[in-house]
Amino acid sequence: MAVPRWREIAEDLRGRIKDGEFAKADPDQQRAANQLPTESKLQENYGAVSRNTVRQAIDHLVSQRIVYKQAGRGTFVVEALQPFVTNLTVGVKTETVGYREGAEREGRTATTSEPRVEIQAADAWQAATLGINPGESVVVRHQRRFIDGQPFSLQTSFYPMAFVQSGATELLQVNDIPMGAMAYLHEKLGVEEAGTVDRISARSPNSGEAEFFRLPDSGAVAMLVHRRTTYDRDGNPIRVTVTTYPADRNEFEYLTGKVSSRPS
Amino acid sequence: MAVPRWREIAEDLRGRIKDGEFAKADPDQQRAANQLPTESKLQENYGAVSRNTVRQAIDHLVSQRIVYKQAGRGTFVVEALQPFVTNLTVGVKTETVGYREGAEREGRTATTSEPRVEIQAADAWQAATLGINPGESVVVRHQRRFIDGQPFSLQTSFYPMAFVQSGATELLQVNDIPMGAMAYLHEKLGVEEAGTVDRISARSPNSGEAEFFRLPDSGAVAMLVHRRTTYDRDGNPIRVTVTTYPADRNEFEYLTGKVSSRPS
DNA sequence: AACGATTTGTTCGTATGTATC
DNA sequence: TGATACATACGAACAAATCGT
Repeated sequence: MAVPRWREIAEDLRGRIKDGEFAKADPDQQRAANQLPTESKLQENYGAVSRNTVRQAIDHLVSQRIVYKQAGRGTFVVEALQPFVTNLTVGVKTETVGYREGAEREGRTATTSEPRVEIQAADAWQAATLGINPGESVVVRHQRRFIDGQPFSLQTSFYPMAFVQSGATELLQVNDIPMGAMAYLHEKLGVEEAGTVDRISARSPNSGEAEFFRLPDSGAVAMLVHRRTTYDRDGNPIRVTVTTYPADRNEFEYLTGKVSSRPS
Repeated sequence: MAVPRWREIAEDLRGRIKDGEFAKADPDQQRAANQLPTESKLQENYGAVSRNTVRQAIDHLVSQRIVYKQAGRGTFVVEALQPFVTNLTVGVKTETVGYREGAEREGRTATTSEPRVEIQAADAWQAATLGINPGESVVVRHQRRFIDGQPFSLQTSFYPMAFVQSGATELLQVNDIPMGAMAYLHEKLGVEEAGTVDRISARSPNSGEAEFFRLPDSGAVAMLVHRRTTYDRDGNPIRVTVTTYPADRNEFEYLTGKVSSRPS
């Protein structure tokens, strides 16, 4: 038993899926378009194997986002989603405005929840990235973003509390800052954005993300994580923004030089 | 049975792991550092539940990269890897040189395999991104990259065959182009890089990637995918490069303005 | 090098619950 | 409401990997 039976079955099914065997409906077999045979049919199909073994094979394909299952309905091939491309190039527009315009350019409607504003004691990571001491106060602004009513991304921004104490009290307002937070800080305090550092990573969704984005809890869909730290002319951090996107329907884009965005 | 037993067990274990219960060795229980109790111990622990139920709970944690299992040894908590940060900012250095210097800055050694060079008929995607017709020839250069001997990334570059026909025959050489391919094309043909478009996405590893990076085939580790298209002054594509990295130990970085890379 | 103990992996069978149509 | 299909759960046996003796 060098290679387990469930793996043989999984590989065979993967091949049959790739060959498009389940792409179209099959009225003879009472199979809807895109649907795999039922577990009991597969049991016969693969020589009176146990149902548990078939299920293990299918679960393997589920974990790789090749198929998904729905209790009472059946097992279906995952259809690739048209990715929404977020342009992260630092440029004329603030990132929030850019996100809205990017959506509208494709004829979609972007909305955001009212921000949830909190004051937190900085943990080690917040302190290190904001250049303050752990335990100092941090303004946390959290927003949920939607496109065409569908959950799109979760964004959390961190500002040192010192800005509020210096008079930038709008940071605590529980609604959008229309001109953008950076423009507001510039106007109010003369704080000027001089550069940014972006970090991009991917990880499994946490439970809050899985719920908001309605992701399967199997961990099959990863989250893309975009962290942007904005610095002033003296190299001091002004803000840290962390935005998470489900990786099955999102891509990031950066432009350099004289180019325009292209399909890919 | 609103919430299944295996999920209760999985959640409980997740909490115990987070609380560090298994962080240190426990000689009384013959448990190595980082190791979870054995399946049979957990069976007793959770009230004479079936071993299969315990296994389902653990498999759930495996799919979320919280633990990993090794046959004959046990189940262990995943330790976060120190991420290697790849700076993708388009700047003075070519990307290949930047990768090498980034590694050396951290006292690590970067190596690459000899390139595998192929001529392929362009598929739909290659044709679209390179601005040629499907079926036309494409030069494909593929390299495996290592850091300290560990597999680090897989890179594949695509060039229109027209460059070779115009005299840039080095593109077909089965070894590195020391000055960098872009500099070579500039010197040989006067082709000049005027801009780039980067796309970043994440997906499950394919079988080749899983083997090369020695990833668990459970799909728990995602791949970060970086696609860079380089354009000349007329907006024509010169090259498309696709590089994949395992997401559990890699991050990307983009710098803008006057900043320097910082820990994060 | 061989063996036995331990631990996870594979596979079977069976019964019952829950979701969908 | 019944039929269908996936989900949960139990029990059991043997295989294969690992490790210490």
